[in-house]
Parts: sequence; C-alpha cells; structure tokens
Amino acid sequence: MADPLSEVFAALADPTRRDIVARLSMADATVGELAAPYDVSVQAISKQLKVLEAAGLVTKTADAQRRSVHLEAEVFDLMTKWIERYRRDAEQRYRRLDSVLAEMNWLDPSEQAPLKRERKTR
Amino acid sequence: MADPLSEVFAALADPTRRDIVARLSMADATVGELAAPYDVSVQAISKQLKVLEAAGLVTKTADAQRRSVHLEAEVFDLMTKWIERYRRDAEQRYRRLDSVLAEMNWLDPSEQAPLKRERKTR
DNA sequence: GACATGTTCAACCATTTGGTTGACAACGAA
DNA sequence: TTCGTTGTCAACCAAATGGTTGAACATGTC
Repeated sequence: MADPLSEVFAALADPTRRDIVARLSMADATVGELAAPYDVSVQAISKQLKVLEAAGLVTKTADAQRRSVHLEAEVFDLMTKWIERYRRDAEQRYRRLDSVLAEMNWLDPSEQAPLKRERKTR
Repeated sequence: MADPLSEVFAALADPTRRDIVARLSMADATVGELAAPYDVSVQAISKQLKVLEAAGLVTKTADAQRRSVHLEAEVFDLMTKWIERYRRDAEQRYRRLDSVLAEMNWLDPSEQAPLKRERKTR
C-alpha cells in the first residue's frame, strides 16, 4: 500500500478496527481482551491489530507473553489535516460562488459577470 | 459495506480518489476531465467516481451527455467528528497519566516512576 | 439519417482482504 | 519438567477491489 495516508484511512474503513480504536481510547488492553467481545478467532483480531499497527495507529509493548496494545493518537493529525484542507477549499469555493451571484444581483444586473474559467488538471 | 463511515474512510483510502477529491475542491469537472491526467481507462475512473458517489462524497448532475461532478463537503464532518472524539479521549488519557506520574514524583521522589511511554517524534 | 463524443454497463482477471484452522514459540505456574 | 495461557505464523479460502476490453446508450453535429 505504501503511502501513509492511504494506510490510515484504510485501517479505519472497518467497523471492527474502529471499535478497537474506540476502546483503546479509553484504556490500553491486551490482544486477548480486545478479541473477547467479537465473535471471531483471536488470530483474526491479531491480524486486524497488525493493520492498525502498520498504519501507526497502535503500538504493542511486549511484557511477558502478553502484549499491551495502546493507541497512538498523533497519526489522526495526518487525516484531519488532509480533510480540513480540502473541506476548506470546497467551502470557500461555495462562498465565492455565493458572493459572485450576490454581486451580480446587487451591482448591475445588466452587466453579466464573466464566468470563472475551469481549472485544468494541475 | 453498508455503514456510511466505513464507506467514506474506504473511499479516501486510495490515492487516485483522494487526488480526484483534491481537484474537485478547486472546481467541478466532467468525468472525462477528471480521467485525463491518469494513465488508466476512463472506465476505471468512472468506477472510482461511483465509489466516491456511493460514499456521498461527490454528486453528478447530468447535463447533455456529459456529467458534471462536484464535491459534497459535508460528508467530511462524519469523519472529523469520529476522529476528534477518540483523539480527545486518548489525549485526555495521556494528560491524566502524566499528572499521575507527576504526582508520584512530587510526593515521593525516591520512588522511581515507571517509564513513560515514548511518544513518536514526528 | 449517419456519425462522433461522453459515459456507463458487463464480463473477465489478478491482487488484496478478512476470515478460517493447525502448529509453534514464549512464558508462568504446578 | 510438564502444562495451560497468550499470541503469532503459515496455508488456505471466499469475497471484494481495481484494472482491463468490448458493447451499448444518449446526445449534439454533419
């Protein structure tokens, strides 16, 4: 998969994994504890944890034969930064459009405001 | 896939789809315009757009035989709300832990505090 | 009507994903 | 040492994903 952002998004695109993250936000837990509520094998949850771990969302610290899993909250920043950036742009675009339309009505209805050129691809 | 949150996360877990969203945040575009920069068939992009559409991230308006695609920014809220909720909880937990450790040092410095978990640098 | 353009649909293929079971490694307790 | 617990690894399987090509559909243009 390679790129970090894709891995984080993909990791959270599964209800079980999101639930695990939700529970880890309250307290660290062992693999067994995490697996208990679900109706699947421990191995399945172990795999899910590997996905979360690869995405940098959780880390495991081996103590004895059990592993304590805990949430790494900073990775969330990666996502929120991406999201906020484009949401802001999109909303700005709507506001611009709104103000253009408002201006057209406001100033001189006879003068047609030039339409914005469409951007090419970048 | 069913649940909306999973669909939105999954939709953004692909670099091409994220790029499409990024470009749509600047201006609406037709399917053909969106497909142009990528080295895959138009059909492939049409499929990707269906994923984004199913997730509620974009909508298409048919005018003539072309479809204008545009970004639906509100769906982002679903994600940010989820993320913010658990990030907040997780960070609060760290602050609590920090204060507990600080208190331990404060009251009895001779007692060695357990190691703090290392924070990732970034 | 005939044609080119823009988009989708259908069938197919390779890879990834999320699950299974069975074996094994590491450790604490008996 | 032997045993039960905790977790991972490996091999396998079904379903989903992201791509392909070929055909069809809708709509403006000649």
